[in-house]
Amino acid sequence: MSNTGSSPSTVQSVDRAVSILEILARTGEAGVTALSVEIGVHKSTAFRLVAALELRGLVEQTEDRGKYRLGVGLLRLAAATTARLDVVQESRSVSRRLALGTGETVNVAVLSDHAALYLDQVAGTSALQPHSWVGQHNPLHATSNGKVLLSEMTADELDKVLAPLVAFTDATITTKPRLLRELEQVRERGYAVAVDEFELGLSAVAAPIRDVHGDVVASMSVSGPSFRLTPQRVQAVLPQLLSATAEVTQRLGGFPPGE
Amino acid sequence: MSNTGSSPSTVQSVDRAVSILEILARTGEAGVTALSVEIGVHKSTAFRLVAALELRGLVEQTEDRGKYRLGVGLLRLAAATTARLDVVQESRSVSRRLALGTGETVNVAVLSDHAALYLDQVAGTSALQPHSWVGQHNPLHATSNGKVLLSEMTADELDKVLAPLVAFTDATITTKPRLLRELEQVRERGYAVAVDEFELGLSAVAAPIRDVHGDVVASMSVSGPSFRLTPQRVQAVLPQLLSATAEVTQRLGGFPPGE
DNA sequence: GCATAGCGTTTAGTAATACGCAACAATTCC
DNA sequence: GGAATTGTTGCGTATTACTAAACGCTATGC
Repeated sequence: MSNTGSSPSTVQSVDRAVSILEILARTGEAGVTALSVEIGVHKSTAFRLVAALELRGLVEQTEDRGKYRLGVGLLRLAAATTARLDVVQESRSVSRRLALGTGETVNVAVLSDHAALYLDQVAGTSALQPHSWVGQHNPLHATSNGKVLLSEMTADELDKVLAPLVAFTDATITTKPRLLRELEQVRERGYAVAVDEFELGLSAVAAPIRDVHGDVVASMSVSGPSFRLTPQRVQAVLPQLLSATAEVTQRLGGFPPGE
Repeated sequence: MSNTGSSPSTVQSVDRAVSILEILARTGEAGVTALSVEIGVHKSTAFRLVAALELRGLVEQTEDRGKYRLGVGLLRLAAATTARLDVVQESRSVSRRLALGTGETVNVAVLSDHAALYLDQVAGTSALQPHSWVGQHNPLHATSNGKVLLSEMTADELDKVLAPLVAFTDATITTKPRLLRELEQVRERGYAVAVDEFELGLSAVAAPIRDVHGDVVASMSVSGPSFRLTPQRVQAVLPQLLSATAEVTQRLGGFPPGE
């Protein structure tokens, strides 16, 4: 019994079974032999494990006497997981921490009907508080959250969701080419900035929240008065924001950052 | 060793671990004690099993010293499952475009175990989002997707896959002759509609996705609240849906439409 | 065309494994 | 405050799951 103390209490077979599931998730398909060498057990052991998983529908074999792959039983289990996963619920504690860390207001928005729908807001610690944006539909082309939500769309998709590029201030982006260039930058950098583009004196920086497919499902922003949220301040806030969105993404089942 | 030959080869701990996952999927949350009585083992055994699952992210506990629920690790496994399925891979971008174009929710389903298994979903752009159906097994006779999947079956095949025609609402088709007439219509028209047949207030229209042999391998649907997805609206959405299914069919190597 | 090598599968037999028991903290409910 | 929950942890045993070797089978080599 040379359990090297790394993890005192675990069930070996279950651990190995999960390893098999993860290998199948990574490779798509694998045979018993390949699985056995990867987890370092005998062929027959690997077979028993996949057989146990197969009986419960978590894996299935391509044909009789064939390789194995993940089964639809997993979908059923995952469905129960997604039912409870909610962007607002999972982001709330993270938003609060971010608001405390930066002192500024944090918002979470999703795409809805040609606009950015604000789902949640945590006020910053400073004296002048913005009114609540929750429930509001704000223009996609003039807000940092909106740009994030647009950033990974195809040209077709953009055409469908984009409302006319109304000017709210002199800084608002009102031409399609300029917007496309801006979205390109957002995609490259992984965040969007908006300074005085929707309201004079209001600045914000936003970053995407992704689901398990890697798709952008929501956007989280830090916003405040432009005199306080200067470009330098935005750069200082950015790491905290990106770490926050990464955490929410992970909670929603999305990839860990940097993949 | 009185294994009564019911299931000759399986790994007990793995089987129990899967049982735990299924219980959690069904109940949402459960404590170690409740789990132990349900699968008929000692508390400590159940604890070790969930601990093993927790180490791999398949379950997570609500707080320290709290109950357990399914974890996001399952989502990654499930995403890998669908990613390997050609239908999902080829349909995803098309679904997204359709969802944006119509503003309603798009689903892709296949036949699995006497039910319509929902493989993919893209939420519509409206504010009130439906819960995800992915992974769910829904009745064939009460959903538009189900009717499409049934539509080109022979009488023999129908007998094999049809579950009892349970009524979910007053509008549910519960007699075989009526269902057969409905399927005949679906075959003629090339699409299926379901209004309040599964859930009150829920409407959907679906069309088939075919493989290279011309067989129906999947179904794509547009669904939304009945007050919004009126019969006129369904007719308006239909061309987009049919164009979407035609495109996926073509990507899968199936015939172009109308051949 | 036969032999070989590889696959997934099945069978025995053993020892390591995971189980049940009981005691432990920490809540919660009387 | 105590009684009865809860989740958690050592401990010793025997049940369990592992290694090993043999089995059909397919495909590939010479």
